[in-house]
Amino acid sequence: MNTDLLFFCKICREKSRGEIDEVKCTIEHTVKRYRKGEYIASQGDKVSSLYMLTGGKVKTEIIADSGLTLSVEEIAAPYPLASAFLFADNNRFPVDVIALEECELMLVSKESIEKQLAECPEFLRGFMAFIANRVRFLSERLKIFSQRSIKAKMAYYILQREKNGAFELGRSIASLAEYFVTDRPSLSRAISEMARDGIIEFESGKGKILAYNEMKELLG
Amino acid sequence: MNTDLLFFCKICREKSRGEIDEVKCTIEHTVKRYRKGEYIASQGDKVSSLYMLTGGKVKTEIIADSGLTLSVEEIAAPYPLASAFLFADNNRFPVDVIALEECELMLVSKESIEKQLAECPEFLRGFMAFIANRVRFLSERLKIFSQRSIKAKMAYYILQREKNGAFELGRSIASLAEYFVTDRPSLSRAISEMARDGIIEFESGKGKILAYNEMKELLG
DNA sequence: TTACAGGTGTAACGAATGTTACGCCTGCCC
DNA sequence: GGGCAGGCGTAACATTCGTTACACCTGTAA
Repeated sequence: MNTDLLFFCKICREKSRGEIDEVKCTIEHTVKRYRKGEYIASQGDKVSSLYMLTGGKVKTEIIADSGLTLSVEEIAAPYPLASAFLFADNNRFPVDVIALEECELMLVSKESIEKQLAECPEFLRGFMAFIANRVRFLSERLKIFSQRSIKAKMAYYILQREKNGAFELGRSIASLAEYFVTDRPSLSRAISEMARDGIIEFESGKGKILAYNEMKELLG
Repeated sequence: MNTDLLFFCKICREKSRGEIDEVKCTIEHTVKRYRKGEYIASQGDKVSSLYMLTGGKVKTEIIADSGLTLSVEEIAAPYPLASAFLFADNNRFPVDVIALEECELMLVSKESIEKQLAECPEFLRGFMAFIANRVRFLSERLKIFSQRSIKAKMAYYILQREKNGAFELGRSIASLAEYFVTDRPSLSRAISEMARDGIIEFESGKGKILAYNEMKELLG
């Protein structure tokens, strides 16, 4: 039994290998290995097992019929691939999954996962927490995107973390620009203009809100 | 036992009330009613129960410390409120929830939900499917947004549904513009320009891809 | 027929953003 | 000190987008 695989189960993660043997968190699974460049899954493949990446790194790509690559994302172990899709109505991989290096995958059938969810409360909580946190992350991201202009995104971001009129970015301007899917100079300019217009005060990561009303007008 | 409440359990949804009484999908719950304008939950409240909206309509609002409303969304029964947050690490309401009319809520404790998930396989599948579908929807939305320009969004959207070089929008240009969070004339112009430049052919909802390479250059 | 609503194409202008290039600081290493 | 990399501000110009306004078409109801 590979303890690395028990990604979802806090009890299993926090106990020693010896202790785990006494816990009933045992999951039927098979292990597969892939070499660099191999396809682990292809877009459209049915997801009938949980694909737990337990070693190595993979990239995901969306390929249209025409063969154009649309987008790429890297995922490192340990991480479950397409864990949400296992239970979705359209349970197919939305992307191609390709090994970037020697990889180890743990495959667990949907039935085994359901069994484990029913039998091990900690596994259930771990699994639910993982998906729930993903929903939370995606929702938050989407709310930012639904603000059209950079200043609106910025205003939204600030208002979410203000405390008595003061706020901290909590990250560099460069990374915030990336978070907004814009460019650093554009964000920098937006902040400068908000400061010039007396809406905020800002210096080295910290700031204050000076004009709530104008802040409000920036939002969608 | 209110059958409307068994949103997540297909067995319960598909059987008659008489049959359901024989099924073991019984969930401990309490019912609450709210009048128009009442707060059902406030931002920051701990989510320790599932809030199943079983009657009426609510709106959700994000309010910053300063009191500015950030965004609004309407939800109609039957629908679970913040179902993902129940299991998230930061299990707090991200928004205020306000009754838009006479509302009925079914509250089920996290413990009861966990018990039900463990005991009733159909409930487990239904609950997981709901959250999984939400992840899928949000992911898809986010991929569109991560394409910067309107043409890039359009190219992405087309490539996702092309078949042998042909595609159908599947919806009106106006609604697609809304989906992209842009304006109708802007999208209309983008499509016109793509056609003018010989990248696609398009008329009344259907089209063909003429230049794959230029299509590729539009993507992020 | 007329009137009207809904969906669409298009033009024109101003506003917002992308892009590139440059300079300033700070901290770190040699 | 000198050199260098990273994070940042800023300017200037090109591109894209938002906005408004208008015209056209279709189907439908009066």
